[in-house]
Parts: sequence; C-alpha cells; structure tokens
Amino acid sequence: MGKTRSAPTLTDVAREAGVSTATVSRCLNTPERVIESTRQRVLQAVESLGYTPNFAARVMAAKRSFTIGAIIPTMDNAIFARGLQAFQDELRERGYTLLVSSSAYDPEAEREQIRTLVARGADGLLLIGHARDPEIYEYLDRHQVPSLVAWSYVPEARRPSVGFSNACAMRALAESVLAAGHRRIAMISGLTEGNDRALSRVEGVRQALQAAGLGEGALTLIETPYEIDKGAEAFRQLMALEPRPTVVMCGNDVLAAGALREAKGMGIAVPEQVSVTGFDDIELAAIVSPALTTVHVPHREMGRKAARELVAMVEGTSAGQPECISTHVVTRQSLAAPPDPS
Amino acid sequence: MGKTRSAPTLTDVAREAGVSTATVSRCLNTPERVIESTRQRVLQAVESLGYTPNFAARVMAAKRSFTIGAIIPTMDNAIFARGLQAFQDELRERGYTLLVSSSAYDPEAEREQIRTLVARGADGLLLIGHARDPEIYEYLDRHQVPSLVAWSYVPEARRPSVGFSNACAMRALAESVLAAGHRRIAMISGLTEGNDRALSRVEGVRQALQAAGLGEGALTLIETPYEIDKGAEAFRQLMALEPRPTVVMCGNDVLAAGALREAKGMGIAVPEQVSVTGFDDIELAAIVSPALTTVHVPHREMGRKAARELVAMVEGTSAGQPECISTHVVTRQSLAAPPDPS
DNA sequence: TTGTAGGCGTTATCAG
DNA sequence: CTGATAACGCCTACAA
Repeated sequence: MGKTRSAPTLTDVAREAGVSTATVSRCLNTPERVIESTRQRVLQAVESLGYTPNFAARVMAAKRSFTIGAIIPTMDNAIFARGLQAFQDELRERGYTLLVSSSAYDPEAEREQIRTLVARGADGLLLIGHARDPEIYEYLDRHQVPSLVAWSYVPEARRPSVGFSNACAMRALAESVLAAGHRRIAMISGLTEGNDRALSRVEGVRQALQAAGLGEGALTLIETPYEIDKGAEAFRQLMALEPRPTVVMCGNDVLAAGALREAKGMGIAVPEQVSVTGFDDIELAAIVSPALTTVHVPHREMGRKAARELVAMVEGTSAGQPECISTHVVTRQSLAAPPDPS
Repeated sequence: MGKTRSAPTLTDVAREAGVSTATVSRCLNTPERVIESTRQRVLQAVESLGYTPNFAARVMAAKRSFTIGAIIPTMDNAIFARGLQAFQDELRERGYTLLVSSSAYDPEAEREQIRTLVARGADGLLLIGHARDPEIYEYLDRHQVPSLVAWSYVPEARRPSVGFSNACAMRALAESVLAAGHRRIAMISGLTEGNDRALSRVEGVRQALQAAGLGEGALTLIETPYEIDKGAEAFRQLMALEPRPTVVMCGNDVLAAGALREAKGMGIAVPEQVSVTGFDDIELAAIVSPALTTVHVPHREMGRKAARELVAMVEGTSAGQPECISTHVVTRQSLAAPPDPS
C-alpha cells in the first residue's frame, strides 16, 4: 500500500508466475512453444501486473521492430490522408505499426525524419516520390532498411515504386482538355524543384500539347506551393493575361479549389468563361462548385499495395517489385468547351 | 572494398576517433563538457562513418526519448491536421519529435495505440477529448507518462486540458441561429458515444434552445459518423421531415459540406430554403458554396499551447495547467433568416 | 577532461 | 518444454 509501483518488467512477471524470463518472453512471442499450463499462469501474471513489453528493449534484442515509417510531404490537406490510412490498415493486418512524419515539402526536414525513423528501428520506409539526394539512399542501404516509393511510378528508378505515372495521368487529362476545344492553356503547377510528381505532371501536359501539334507558346505555366491561397493567387495572375487562357489546369485539387474560389470572387463563371481542372480526386473535388474535372487516383488501392510490397521487402520475400496503379480522368462540371470568341 | 558494412555504433566512432565511448556520447549529448579539440575529432569520425545513434539503445539507457506521442481520431480529413502541425512545429523547436497514430474513432484501437506509444518510450502523450476508460489513465500513471487532453477544455476533469469549451462554442453558434429567427432546428451530430466533444456540442445547442424558452420539441437530432457522405445522408432524411426544419446545424464542417452537397443535389437552395452551419472552420468551410457559417477554432494556437504545456509537464516544470482557448462564430452565407412561411 | 564499468529490458542460443 | 546467460548500443555515475 502506498508504494509507488513503476512499470513492471519481464522479470517481475517471471517472478510472479514462478518461471524464468525466457519462458515469459516465449509466451508472448511464440506461445505455441510453451505448454498450456505454464502459459496460463504467465498470461495471468501479465494481466494482473498490467505488463507491457518495453519496446526499446525488444527492438534492441530482436533487431526488429515491426514498425514501418512513412514520410509524407504534408498532413495539412487530404492528398495523402486516404492513401496513408489504407497503408496503415494493411500494415496493421500484417502485424506492423505505422509511424508517420511530415516533411513540409522540405528536403532537409525529410532527410532528418528519415534518419530519425531509421534510428528508431523502422524495419522499412515509405517515401513519396523519387527525387532526393543519393546520399539518402546510401544511408538507407548502409542501415539495410528497405524503402519503397509511392505516389509515383518510375520502373527504371533506383528504388522500387508502387504508384502511378503522373505524366501519363496528366497527359490524359490534357487530352480531354484539348478535345473540349481549348487551345490557350494555362497550368498552375506545384513547385517542381525536388518534386518529381509535380514535374511529371507538367511534362504530361507538354506531351499532350506537342502531340496535338501545338507549340510551347500554347502553355502558360505558373509554379506555386500546393496551397489553396496560392492557387487563388496564381489564378488571379492568369486571368490578367491578354489574351486570357480558356482553361486553367491545376497541379492538384487543392490548387484548383483555390482557383475556383478566386474565380467566384472575381465574378468569373466556371466553366462558362474559363475551365478549371484538378488532380487527385480527393473528396474536395466533388464538393466544390462547379465540381472538378480531375484525375482520379485510387489512393486506397495504392496504399494497400504499397503496404503489401513493403512488408514483403522487409520480410525478404520480395526484392521490390514495382507496380503501376492506373488512374483515369473524371469528368465533372468544371471543364467545358471554351467560350465562343465572338 | 566489397565488405558489407553495417550500421556503425558508438564503439566504432570511439575507435575511429581514438577515444572512449563515453567521450563520444558526451560529444553528442553534452558537447560543452568536452574539450574543443577532441570534440572536433569525434564529430569528424561521426561524419565520416555516417553514424546515427541507435534510438532504442539510447532510450533504454537514458529512460528518456524526447518523443511525444499523439493519438488522433482520424487523419482522413483536415479537422486535426492544422492543430497537429502546429503542435509538431512547437515540439520540434523544443527538441522533441512527434509520433502520430490515428484511432479511427475506435476506443479499443486508441487503447492499443496508447500502449504502443508508451512502450515505445514516449515521454508524454497528447490525447483528444476526455472520454475514455479510467483504466487507461491508471496505465499512464503507472508508467508515469504525462498526458494532456486537447480539443476540449474541462478544467475539472481528471487530466489537464488545453482546448476550448465545445458546449459554449456551439451554444454561441446556436444563439446566432436563433437570432436569425430560426425555430425549427435540426442537428446532425457526430457520434456522441465515447466522444465528449460531440456530446458537448449537442449540449450547447440544447442550452441555447432552453435559454430561449424553446422546448425539446424544437430540436431534431441525428447522430452519424463524421463523414461527408453521412452528412449528406442525414441531410436528406431531415429534408423529408414534415414540417421541415429551417436550419441544419452540423457537428462539424465535414458533415456540413455533405449537407450542402446533398442540398445542391436535391435542388434545395441554401440559405434561401434552409440554412446550414458547421463547426471548426477548416479551409473547406470557406470554399464550399455557399460558404459556411461556422465556429472558428484557433487550431494553431491550441496546438502550440498544448505542445508548450505538455513539454513543461514532461520536464517537470508544470503539473498540467488547463488552458482555455477562445473560439468565435464566423458568419458566412450559409446562414440566413428562415424562409417566409407564406 | 576523459576513461571504466554497470545496467537498461528483451531476445536468442544453448544446455538441461 | 524450460532455464541460464550472453548479447544488443548507449548513458552515466564514479574514478582517475
């Protein structure tokens, strides 16, 4: 009574159950290797003491943490939320825990987070996109931590990836835009430096224009961070252009939402006066008005597949099999034919 | 050459630098306690070997991880994103790392995550809301892990909280609704079981009605998970009622966004035919049309203050000082006077 | 200022 | 099937 108990350890449980620590450990990790009666006794002791294994000790002894780390560029919007949730769900089913940190699109922060996660004993890492300092990959190699890239699919890259071709996806959308009759095209891209997804999306638009026989002059490009306000700001700039573009393709739905907001504020009708497109098809895309024509990315599927593949890599079952997830254009009200020039 | 190096340890660095492991450790943790020249040598060895301290070992030896854990109900929408980002920023400034898991609003999952985080050596925990099994608090006590509740302010609760009064905030909003002339009020609440924030919001509406001399009959209540589709569904049900409510107050902006979407789909004009309100004032609230009248919660401020307080608790500087963050009603287009009954 | 040595809580190897 | 016992990598008195 009155004695301050601190957290019980394996030793406490062993004493309570009248067995050795080894047996307790076995009861917890390989229950089938211990006889029913003793197991009962041990588990009861565990229960009554409220014992929880010390993770650090376990990691150190087992050299395995059943933990997967993920570094995503941002938690501020829903772009990564759905895919990550699926990733986590799948991991859990396989007995792994997910640790997430966000780098705020800062390569230096990402480097630090990677080190932190590795130091914490992560068995594997999920990274977003391929673009990063090679030194990071060497670091991961040295620590023998498998890593998988998602949200991007580049089969020839140094790391295996489970994702989609940002270029193809955006190209398909651009083709829809062209098919609708647009010829003066503007794009609000996310910052492309250190972001291969953003870069590929721009590339996709360029490819479509070129295939349609349009020159570089047909595209006006603005780069800005992936934020609603920035999208709004960029849209305003574009609308000041002469001649005004007839369509504004945005690097993602967040930028597009900003563009739509600004259009409304400026009294510009979408899609009657100007069309707008997004990318990702997050929930937001269907809620704004007009609803966004965008590229649908099967985030959940990607998340689940990435989890399965990464676990396989961690467990040595796979060397890292790249996988391409297919996307498709979702047509909604924000894209229509360009206004009659008359 | 060709030799597979595995991760270097303290010992490797010590050997490389020609000092003892203790000195290397000091260079990393208390650099001022080692002379300049040796420090140089050690840091150089650290650099050239690409050494990263093994976290598990460090935690075990120091019984301190400089890690704070947070369990949030969901990552699927932006409700917690902004506050958590601020929380993380503030922690980082103070030398702590944040580990996040989401419980998907499942108490059992939350319990497990808490244990996981504690077992991982979290120095402190951020929890959302007060409602949970007392056993969990005992567990935290036993492990001597300080915890702080956020997104809710209940000074008399067992745990210190940094947050706002959900009841007062919602009551203020309900008063605005009443002031606009509404008398047939519906509410789409989040699930209240195990969610004190949701419950308090309902309570806030009830208080306002009562203060206005309205009976229980004036309020129609539906509870549903915090998802856009659920909000839409609930809205549809409410619109089938006879007489139809003139305003639908939603438990948060996500539900409200769903309601607005459904209204549009049903051809019901907001706010002309029915008003809608939200809660939280996430970015979404200003983007949907009509823009949402809602309760603004200063998420960033709350996150930063929570971080400061929790760190103080961890470092023994504070016993846990509850703090109330003030909210205010933001008036936008979605709330107007009820339609003329004529 | 620096080195020595013990211990943190588990797992894993190897006997018994 | 169960029990000693040696790691695991680092921190921290304590001693020099």
